[in-house]
Amino acid sequence: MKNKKYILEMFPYPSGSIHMGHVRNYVIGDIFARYQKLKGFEIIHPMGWDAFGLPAENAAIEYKTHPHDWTLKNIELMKNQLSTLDLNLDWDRELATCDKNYYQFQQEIFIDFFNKGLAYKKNSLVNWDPVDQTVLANEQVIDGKGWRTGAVVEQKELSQWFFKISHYADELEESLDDLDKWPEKVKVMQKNWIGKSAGCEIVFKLEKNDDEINIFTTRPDTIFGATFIALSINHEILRKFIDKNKIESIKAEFNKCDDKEKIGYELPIKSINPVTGEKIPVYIANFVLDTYGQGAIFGCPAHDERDYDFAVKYKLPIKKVLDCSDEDLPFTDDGIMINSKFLDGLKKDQAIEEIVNYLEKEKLGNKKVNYKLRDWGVSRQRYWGCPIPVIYYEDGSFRVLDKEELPVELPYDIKMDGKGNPLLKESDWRSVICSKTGKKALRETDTFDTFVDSSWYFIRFLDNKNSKKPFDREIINKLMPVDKYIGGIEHAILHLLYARFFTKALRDIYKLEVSEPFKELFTQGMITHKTYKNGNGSWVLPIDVAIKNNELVQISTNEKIIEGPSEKMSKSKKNVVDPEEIIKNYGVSATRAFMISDSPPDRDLEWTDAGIQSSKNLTNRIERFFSSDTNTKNPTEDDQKFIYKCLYDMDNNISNLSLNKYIANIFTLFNYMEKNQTDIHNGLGKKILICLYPLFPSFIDKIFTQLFKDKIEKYNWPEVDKSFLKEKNIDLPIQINGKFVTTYKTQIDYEINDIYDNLINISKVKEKIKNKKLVKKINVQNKIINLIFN
RNA sequence: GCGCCAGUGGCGGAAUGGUAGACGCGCUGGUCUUAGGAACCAGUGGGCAACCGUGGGGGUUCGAGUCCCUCCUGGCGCACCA
Repeated sequence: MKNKKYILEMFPYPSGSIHMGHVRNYVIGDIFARYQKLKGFEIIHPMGWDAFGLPAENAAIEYKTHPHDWTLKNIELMKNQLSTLDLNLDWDRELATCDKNYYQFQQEIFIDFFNKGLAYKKNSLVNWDPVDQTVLANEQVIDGKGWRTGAVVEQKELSQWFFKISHYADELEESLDDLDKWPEKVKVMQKNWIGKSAGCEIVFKLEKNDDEINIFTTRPDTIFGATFIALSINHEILRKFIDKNKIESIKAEFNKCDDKEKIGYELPIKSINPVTGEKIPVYIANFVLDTYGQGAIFGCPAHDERDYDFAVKYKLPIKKVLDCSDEDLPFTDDGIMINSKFLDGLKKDQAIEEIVNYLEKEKLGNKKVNYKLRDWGVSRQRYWGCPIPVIYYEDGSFRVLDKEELPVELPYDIKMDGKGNPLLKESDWRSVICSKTGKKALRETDTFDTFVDSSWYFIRFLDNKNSKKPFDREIINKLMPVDKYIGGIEHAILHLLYARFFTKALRDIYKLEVSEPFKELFTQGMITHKTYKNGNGSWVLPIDVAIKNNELVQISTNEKIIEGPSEKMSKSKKNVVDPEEIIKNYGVSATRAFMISDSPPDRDLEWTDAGIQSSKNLTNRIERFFSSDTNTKNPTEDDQKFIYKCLYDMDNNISNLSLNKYIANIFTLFNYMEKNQTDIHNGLGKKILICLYPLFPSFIDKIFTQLFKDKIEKYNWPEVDKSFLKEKNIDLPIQINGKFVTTYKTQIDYEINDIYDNLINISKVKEKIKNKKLVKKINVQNKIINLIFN
């Protein structure tokens, strides 16, 4: 569709009530969508529910309800709340990820992924959140802690389902460059996360043994300076040289020591430097990451800080291969190679090229690109999620179900006792007879990470009623991508990376023409609020705080309140205001207006009483103006110019999402019209109302209907004739020697030589140029004149 | 440590390299009234002035908040990534 605009805000988790962050997100999107509609576009603006997830299970246990009932009730509640925000949403596209009509197709996609090798099962060390009792993806572990619970994540060896996001690592990183309408910041974060680095893999042989260790490096040029090898504690080859208990005790020692301290354990084996033939020691070292490269490094202490620290501590030889003085060690810059045979005299880049050629020729190594990004673990040991359509036979083998066997429905009758995954105990649901083999089998009890649900919802929106397949490719090709995606920066990596991966995978499986889901990304700022604490140090709700005798006091207890800094609104710090209350007290128009006042939408907005009050005053003024009978002056040409200029600015400001400036334009407009008592019972009045409509839809609609006995929806955004805005007379700024002195009234398109004599006779100018000679006249036509005197 | 972004009145913030501070909040004085979450009018960067002012210091330019270099401060992200 040529004229379509797919505008989308990140869909909410149905927690039961919307918060101010939602309000800001959806109001920004709504203003933009309504504006685009007035501009003549066909708008796709859907809304749905990210409805699977842990809070439903926790609530079910706490309140003795069922996750399904709890979630559906919340959806209803939140839908009602959203309806009070005057949002123009395509409710006929609504979907909830917990709905069988959604997740059965997710199961279908999984089957496709599996058949394409994009989904696989693997036994590996995974992140285990002991509080939520589930596995977490790498992206969900922040500083070693679970992203939701804050609990220290443990490493557990489990057999888990993975999506092969690494298959797209290269494309995910490269096509970031095409996303020119994404915030640079988000792209940088994704780039860092993917962590592409070009280098090579070198094979180190072990002495008296046929074993080999593969080592990835970006600095093969320093190979002649390699004086040891270090392995991660989880490296497989260790088991050959020391027993399991020893490994465990070393691991425990590693865990105990300070993060930055480097410690190692020397193995009873030597390795051979493949280019020098020297025997070098092999260590287990705590600073070697098992999740990067092959979990093994060669140490070149002279030219790497970490290796240097380690070598000093364990008195290992430090061999220079780049020319530098001893004081500069470790020397990590570019330089001239020494002690490196055929590399001597070369600079770093040349040396790398040479050595890689050599290694490849001698079959000692290969060029290799390495990524930090690892495959996405999607198994979750939780009930309230999309079941993974797999069965296990008694012999331990498994079969991914056929599409015809779908959906695997989540059973409703379960016991939520808070101990383990309830699906494990549902033997009726779990035990099946395989329809293909007739063998007894058990269902997979893990469910998908809920980020899987949100990785394709924007596609399903476009064909949400399709009961045969996930989507119709023709429709998707016509309507994707999302033209504008609006949401919080907190999803910079997780959701946005997964959604990009899914889009590419679906493209390859279903022959879609779209490679990137979100053409333009807008990350809105958070809403902050002052924090309050009482004498006990407990947080106090803003609504419970008042000013008495110039002091803040808690209303309920009359205690003194200590005001803290403004921080992101959060339930835990109680610095929240309830949208429902605000709308009740100030009305939806003022609430919408405040969401875009005071700060640009991509920056944080501080919630203040004065701020929302100011927005309320604005809506009062607008209402008063349109209902007053004293505004009767026919707009002059100057009036019209001024007003059209405001409308013109609004146009630009909304299209750039500079919505704080859009509000400023509205103030400027009404300041002017009130002063001039401009009559607006005419075409101009209609245009003004249309330009206010995206912000105040129902309020302006009412005024429009009353004033013009007409329907505002029939109209388009007014096009302003730019040539009409051009002023005939201007106040031209005059500078002497680059400094502003005065302005000079003149017609546009003046000839500088015609007005020059007048200029130098202005008294302020005359003063400045006394006893000086003209050097140069600089005229920027209709902008400024700068006269240089000496 | 590395990377990115930002620093402008009392505050939030405006300024395609061309009159810094639009607009709003707050504040000061005044008007009016069936005292309100009002409304209206005037003023509001500093300084009596000449002038001085966009974190500090350099530079480019006729002209710099804007571009370049450097330093300082704050925020965010990454952080033993071989």
